[in-house]
Amino acid sequence: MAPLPGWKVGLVSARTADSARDIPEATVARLPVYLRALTTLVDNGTATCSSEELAAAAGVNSAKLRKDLSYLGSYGTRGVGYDVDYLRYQIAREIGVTQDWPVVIVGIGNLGHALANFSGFRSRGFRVVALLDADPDRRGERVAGIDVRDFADLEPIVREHGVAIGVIATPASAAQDVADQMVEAGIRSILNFAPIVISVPDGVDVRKVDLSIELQILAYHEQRKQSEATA
Amino acid sequence: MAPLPGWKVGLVSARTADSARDIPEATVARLPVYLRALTTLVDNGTATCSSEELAAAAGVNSAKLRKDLSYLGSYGTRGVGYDVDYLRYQIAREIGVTQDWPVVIVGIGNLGHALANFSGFRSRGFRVVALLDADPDRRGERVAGIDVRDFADLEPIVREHGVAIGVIATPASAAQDVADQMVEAGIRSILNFAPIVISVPDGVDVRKVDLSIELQILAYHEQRKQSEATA
DNA sequence: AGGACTTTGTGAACGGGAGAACAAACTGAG
DNA sequence: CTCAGTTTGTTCTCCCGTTCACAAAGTCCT
Repeated sequence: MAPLPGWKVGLVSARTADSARDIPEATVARLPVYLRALTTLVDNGTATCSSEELAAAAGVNSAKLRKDLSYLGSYGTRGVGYDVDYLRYQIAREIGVTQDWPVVIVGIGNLGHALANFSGFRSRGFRVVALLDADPDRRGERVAGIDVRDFADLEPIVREHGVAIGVIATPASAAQDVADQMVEAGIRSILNFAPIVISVPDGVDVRKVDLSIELQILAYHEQRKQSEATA
Repeated sequence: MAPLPGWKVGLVSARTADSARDIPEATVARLPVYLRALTTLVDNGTATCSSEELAAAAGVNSAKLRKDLSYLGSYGTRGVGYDVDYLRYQIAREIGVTQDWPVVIVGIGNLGHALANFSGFRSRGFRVVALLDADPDRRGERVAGIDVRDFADLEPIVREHGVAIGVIATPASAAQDVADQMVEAGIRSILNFAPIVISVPDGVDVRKVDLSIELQILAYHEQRKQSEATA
């Protein structure tokens, strides 16, 4: 993930971080998708690709892809396409996954287990530095090679490792309290898997993943399909 | 979840299913959130609530909430607010969670385990009728009280239970094949947890949940916050 | 009954994102 | 060097979703 020799370093330094302002939120949400598609292409040994190919791999329109990439800068070559490895690095840098992000996971139930073992985090620069649970029975348990520790240890852990991102995988009843303490400890970005809306002060980002909501959206469309079929 | 006596059944029958056409996608995605907020209010013994209260519980603007609900019909009372139990039923019916949705989960790794044990599915009308895995070593294993069966059994299971929704929790390498076979077996709605874009024929809905993408979006904003702080 | 007050439902203005379409820029052959 | 072919970057238009603001419609108190 380090810049390779031969890359257009001049261009990189010409585009300093401050010129990367105001990338639309919709684009930011798609950049990780492009990143994954590019990684797949690299693994296949592909050196160059057109916006059409990359768009197909990412499941989007090629015009949209080009517009998204244009917010980052001009990293393609007209008449040729994009250098896969170079573009991948640029997107990774823009998102911030070239650096190491220490993460804590709170709530080591079924979901917490799955998250702790999820290899997709590690491979994208996210390092789980601690697993916390309020239940004393879980202490000492070892999950994914990490000891489960007391939730009360949150603050020193955050301070020691410089943790900026916290993951909530607790039941809904505990989520708000966990979020409050995370904020208190200095965490400013939270990924919430608990099925409840948590409120946080300004300046703290929360993203929510709700498994049952996705299924319900599918159910709605399925119901429509079925009622249309019978009509 | 059954209609209670005393509810405005007249209105319900006046608004037949076909009048519920073209609800905006953004609204559909929020209805499950409202449903959950209303369920919480019911559990607290709240009988009536204003759009302001419900919007706060759901984490949205009250004007947006009212407009969303207006797509379903006029279920509120001006000057008073909404009957919590009544509105909850109307939303549940609109989404389709008043009926029973049989679901199969394919891929019983860490995430499959967590999904199989996730109580939020069951409580919203989703019933896991089968767990499937291609790995013979997993056969006979019992997860959440359900035997893990051979992936080759997919088609008869779908036919027998009338399964319309499938969940993919396999590694990325297997996901496209699993999706193909699901479509072949008659499934028309797929929830995909594998980190890859799968392609399906027209008429099949796919929703994607990618845990690492959410973290990457947080990382982007966190990076911005940190670079602003040092500037 | 009447008037003050509350809250819904919706029309209208506004902003942002999606997609089409094209000019600019590069390659490569002759 | 020139010209045909290719692909990017960007402009323009359209559409969807959000938000404001207010009329309509109900409640409650006197």
